[in-house]
Amino acid sequence: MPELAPILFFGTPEFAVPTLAALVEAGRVPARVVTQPARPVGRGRQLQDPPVAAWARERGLEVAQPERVRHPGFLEDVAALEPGVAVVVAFGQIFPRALLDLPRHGCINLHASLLPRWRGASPIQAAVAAGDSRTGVATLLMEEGLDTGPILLEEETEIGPEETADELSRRLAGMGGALMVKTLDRLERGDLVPRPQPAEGATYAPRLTRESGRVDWSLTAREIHDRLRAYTPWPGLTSVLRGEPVKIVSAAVLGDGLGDGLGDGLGDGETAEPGTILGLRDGRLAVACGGGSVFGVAELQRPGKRALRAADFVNGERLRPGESFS
RNA sequence: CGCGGGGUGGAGCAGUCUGGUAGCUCGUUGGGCUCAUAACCCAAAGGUCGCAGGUUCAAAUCCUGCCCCCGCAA
Repeated sequence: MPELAPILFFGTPEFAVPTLAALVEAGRVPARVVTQPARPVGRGRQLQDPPVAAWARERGLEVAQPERVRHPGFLEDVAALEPGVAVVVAFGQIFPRALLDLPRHGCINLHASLLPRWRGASPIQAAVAAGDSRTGVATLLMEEGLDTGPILLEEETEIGPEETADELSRRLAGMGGALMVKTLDRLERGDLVPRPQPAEGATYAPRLTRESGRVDWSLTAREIHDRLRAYTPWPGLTSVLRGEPVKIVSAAVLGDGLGDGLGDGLGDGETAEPGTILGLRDGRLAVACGGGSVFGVAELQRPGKRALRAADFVNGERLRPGESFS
C-alpha cells in the first residue's frame, strides 16, 4: 500500500483553494503549500498574496513562494521532505523534470476540462467560448508534455446556456477538490489504473490576453455571446467605437439570422455590415453580426467611466443608427 | 508615493485651457398631432456645478486640502 504523505501542494488562484481545503478536510494536510510570490496588484500597486497563500497562512500551513520552482535552492528544500505525492492545481509555473520525478508516486494535476480537449492554461474559458455544452474536471499524472499525462479520474458536468466562465470555474473548483481527494484515496488503495488520453480530439487553450476579448463582429451573435460569457470578468469583451475602446458588459442574442425571431423590425441585420449599429431595441443596442444575426448590447463601458445601460450610453454619446463598431 | 480618467437638474454629457446670466440630449409633467416608431410638435417643472478653504469686483472655471467613482496593471 503506497504511502502518499508527505504531500506537497502547488496552487495559486481562487480556483485552487477548494482543493487545498478538501485535502485539509480529509486529513491530508500538505507538508508544504507552494504558491506564486505576492505580486503588486490593484490600484496603489500593493503587494498582495495570491488566494492560496492567504488561505494557507491563516491556517498555519507551511508556505513557500519561490520565484522559480526550478531554482536549486527550492528543489533542495522540497527534496528534503521526501514527498510521497505532489498535488498541482493552477500553479502557474512549468515543472522541470527534476521536480516531476521528485515525489515517489508522482505529481497529480487537477485540470478543468474533458481531456484531451482544452489542454493548456485557460480550459474553462475555452470551453465556454467555444459554446461547449459539457465539460468537467480530471486528475492526471503529470509528465513533461503540458496536460498530456494519463488520466486517473474524471467527472463531467453540463455548462448552462447562460453560465459564465466565472460561475463555471467556481463549480468546477468544488468538484475538483472532491475528485482529488477521491483520487488520492483510491491511489492509496491501489485500485486506480492510469488511462492514457485518447489520441484524437486534442485542442489547446492558450493563456488569455487582453486581445482575446476583442470582438469579431463577423461571428454570429450566438458566438459573440459565448465569448462574452467566457471572458467575464477578465479580460472582458471589448470593441472600438469612434476610435476609442469600449467594453461590452452585458448583452443578449436578439436574432439568430435564421429568419425566425426577426419579425419585429430586426430584419436589417440580414443586409447590414457586421458591426453596424441598427438602433435601440427594447433597451438594448442592436448590432448586426455575421450571418444576419443581431447582438443586443445591454450595458457598455468606456475606459475610466462607469458601466452604462445602452440607452444612457447612446444618449451621452449622441449615437445614431448606421454608425459601426470596428 | 505605480500610471490615468471622472464627480454639473432624475439619467448620460458639454462648458473648465482663455473667470463675466447654467447649456445639450434623454426622462418626467401638461397640451397638440396621428401612415415619421429609438415616433413627431409646443410648453413647463427640476441644478447649494462632490466637500471645505483661498484668490478676485466676480469662480462650475484659477490655487490648496479632503471625500467618492472608474480604467490600466494578472
